[in-house]
Parts: sequence; structure tokens; C-alpha cells
Amino acid sequence: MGRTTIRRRATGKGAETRQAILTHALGLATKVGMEGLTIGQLAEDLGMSKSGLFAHFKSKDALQVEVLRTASERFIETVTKPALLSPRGERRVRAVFERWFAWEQSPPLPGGCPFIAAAFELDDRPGPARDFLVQTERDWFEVLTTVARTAVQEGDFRADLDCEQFAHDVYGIILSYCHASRLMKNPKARERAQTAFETLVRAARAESRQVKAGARRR
Amino acid sequence: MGRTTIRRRATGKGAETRQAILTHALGLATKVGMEGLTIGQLAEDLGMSKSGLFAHFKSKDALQVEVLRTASERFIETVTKPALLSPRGERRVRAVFERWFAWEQSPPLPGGCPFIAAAFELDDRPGPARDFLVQTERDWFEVLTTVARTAVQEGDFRADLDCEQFAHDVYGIILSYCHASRLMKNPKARERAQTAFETLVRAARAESRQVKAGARRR
DNA sequence: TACTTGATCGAACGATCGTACTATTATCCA
DNA sequence: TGGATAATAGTACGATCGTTCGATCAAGTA
Repeated sequence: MGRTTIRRRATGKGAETRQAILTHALGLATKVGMEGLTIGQLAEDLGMSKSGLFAHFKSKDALQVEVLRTASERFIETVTKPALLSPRGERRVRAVFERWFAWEQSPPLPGGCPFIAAAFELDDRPGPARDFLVQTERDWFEVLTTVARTAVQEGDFRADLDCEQFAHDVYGIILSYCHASRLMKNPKARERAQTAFETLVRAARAESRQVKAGARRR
Repeated sequence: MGRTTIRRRATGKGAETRQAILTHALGLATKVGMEGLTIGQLAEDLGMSKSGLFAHFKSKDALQVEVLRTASERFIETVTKPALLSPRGERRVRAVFERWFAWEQSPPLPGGCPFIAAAFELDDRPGPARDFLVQTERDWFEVLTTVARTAVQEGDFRADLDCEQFAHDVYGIILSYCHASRLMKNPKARERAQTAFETLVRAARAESRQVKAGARRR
């Protein structure tokens, strides 16, 4: 019933190399996918031996999970935490949306958001990597839903807003942005996403009462 | 300047086997992805030798392109053509949307829409497969944009509707449906997609004048 | 029936995959 | 500083990858 976490030293040389591996692996995974990740390629890129690298993780499955875990930690630092510094309500919803683009375009992720790539890669491949990803995406949906619900509580959004539908719709905007931007190389992708988002927010707003001053955007 | 198409017999035993290969490969690709496709696996599944199968395509790149071409042809038969039988206007827009779900859930595609999976798999991998996919997606966007524009011409949709934005938004609904349905196994995925679509259509409708009788749904 | 052509097979290529073992070196603490 | 332990390297394994080549088999035409 207990955690099956492996005892592992948090400090020392090993931990450093391990982090270096995961950082590089994450960036690589955004380009070649999670299955495209290769022990041999990673070892060559980092100038170490296959077996030396492999020893840090005991299987490729485990490596994939650790890469996703690394991504998840960085996502929280890049998107969730900063967004929670914004004032509750619509502004926080906007902050989450904007931080997400900072995440997607950040230099450590040359191929874009690893979760989205993994979502369509692993959706039909059961295993620990897929399981971990699903949990991560659940957490992300909960963030989206919660900030929307907060905006309802603050009176920015309609009381009868379906916050889960709102979260679902926001993710649709994000996904179509990735498609337009990464595959189609459409220069208007960001603009289209913003337009869709503004429409969605406008429809979510409380119309019947004047909201407390300044709660609207800017 | 000429086509680089290879002369190939359209009939005979070879063409039959070739089709059988492509049909099976397409279904397999929806589950394991385009890179996950393997000559050896295909050969074993179809009970033939690797080299015998390989002879039909002269490289894996070519095989991938042919799989995408097969998918494209079936997509047109399953989605585009039937939708064009619906009356012009909003009803045709709805038909395209509905036919797409029939496509995504059709038995030959056990892993869902191959284009969407490929879009996120190949977006960072230049090559002929990616090039072909981009063209296919361009065509699909053009279908979406055109049916929306037709609805404007018919007076169902607002005259100032941004039809490309509409197409972009519809695809966002479709993408978030795939995410919710395939990865998250959310039973409400279809429902959420329909809700989002109805909102989008409602916002696109011409409100200022009474549209010709019966053009509204049902 | 002979010959041509297309379709398929069998075997093998070098490369690379994930993984397992055993050394050897580096690091850390008493 | 020495001895324990962690980190890395070396080598090898069986499997599978895409691909090549020559042989064999089937079909159709003369």
C-alpha cells in the first residue's frame, strides 16, 4: 500500500547529471516525441556512455515518466504559480492563459508543449508514461476549472457558467493554436487564439450586474 | 517541372495486395503513430515477407505518404462528399461537423483520426510525410472555411463573420474532443464538443434579419 | 508451350534499439 | 587518508530496424 518510490540521494554528483539528462531529454522529447527518445542519442549528446546514462533510470519507461515529471514541475513553476500571483477573478484566468504561451514558447521546449505532443502520442499506448500524463493533464484541467470558478465567485463571470466546459473550451483554443502554429506555421496563430479567447471570456462574463470596479481586464 | 509520379498499374494482384497493406497500415498507424509503423510488423500481420511487402513501396517515407494519401481519400469519401449533399448554409456546416465524428469513430480507425495524431507527431520532423500532411490539412481547412462562407452567402451566418476564424475555432473543438475522448476517456467529451459547437454557431448566426424559412436547424 | 514480366520470398546487411553484466573510476565520510 | 559507496565506462546480448539482392513463383502474352 506504501509508495513504491525509490530511495535516491537528492544531492551529489549523480543528482546533477541526472538533472542534466532530464533537462536535455525534455527538450529533445518535444521534437522527436516520447518514443523517439533514445538512450543512445541522449548519451551521445551528453558525452557519456549508454550504460552510464541508463544506470540513472532502470528502464526506458521510467525515463519517460521522469521526463514527464520534470516537465510537470517546470510547468507549475512557469504557469501555475505565477498565475496565482494575479488577483482572483478574470485577471487570474487571463494570467493562466498568457503564462501558458510563455511556457509553450520557452527555449527549453524547442518543439512546443511536451504534454500536448505526448497526449496524442500516448493516447493509445497503455503504460506508466501514459498514466502519469493523464494525472498531469487532470491537474491542469483542475487549475483551469478552479480559476474559472474563482472568477464566478468574484462576480466576474456568470453564476451559471459551466466552469468545466469553460476549461474544456480554453484547452481547445490552446490545441488549435499548437496545430496552427507548429504544423501549419500560420503566423496568425497567436492572434486567432487571442480572438477566440476574448470571445470565450466575453460570453462567460456576468452581464446582469456591474462588477466591482477594476475587475475587468487591464 | 513534370510530376514525379511513378507509373504504377492500377489493376492486378499487386494493386490488391497494395491496398490491403495500406488499409491495415492506416488502422495500425492510428494506434502506434506514423513512426511506430514498422515494415516487419505489417508483414507479420498480413502474413507476408518483409521484402515482399517492402517491394510495394520503395522506402518507409513513401509508405508513410501512401498511408496518408489513403487516409485522405477516405476522408473525402466519408466527410467532405457526404456533407456536400446537405443544403447550403448552416445545415451544411452542421453536416461537416457531424460527418467528422463519423470519420473519427469509424472502425477502420481504431485509434482515432490519423491526421490529428500525425499533426502532433510530425510537426517537428521535416520530410515528405509532413509535407503531404500539411497539404491535406490545408484542404480540410479550406472545406471548413468554404462551408462557413457559403452559410454567410445564404444569409444563415452574419455577413461580417470571419470565416477563417470560424474554421480555426471548429478545429479547436474537434481537437479538444480528441484529447478529452482518447486520452482522458471522458464520457462527456462528445457532449462538450456539441455544446461548444452550438455556442459557436449561435454566435455566427445572422441576427438582424429573418433568414429564409427552414434554414434554421431541424 | 515458351517467354516475359510482375509479385513475392529468403537470407543477409549494418545500424541501432533497450538492457544486463562486470570492471573501473570518482566521490564522500569516518 | 582509507575504505565504503556511488557513478560511470566497457562490452556484449538478442531483437528489430530499414534496406538490398538474387532466387523463385505466378500470370499473361506470343
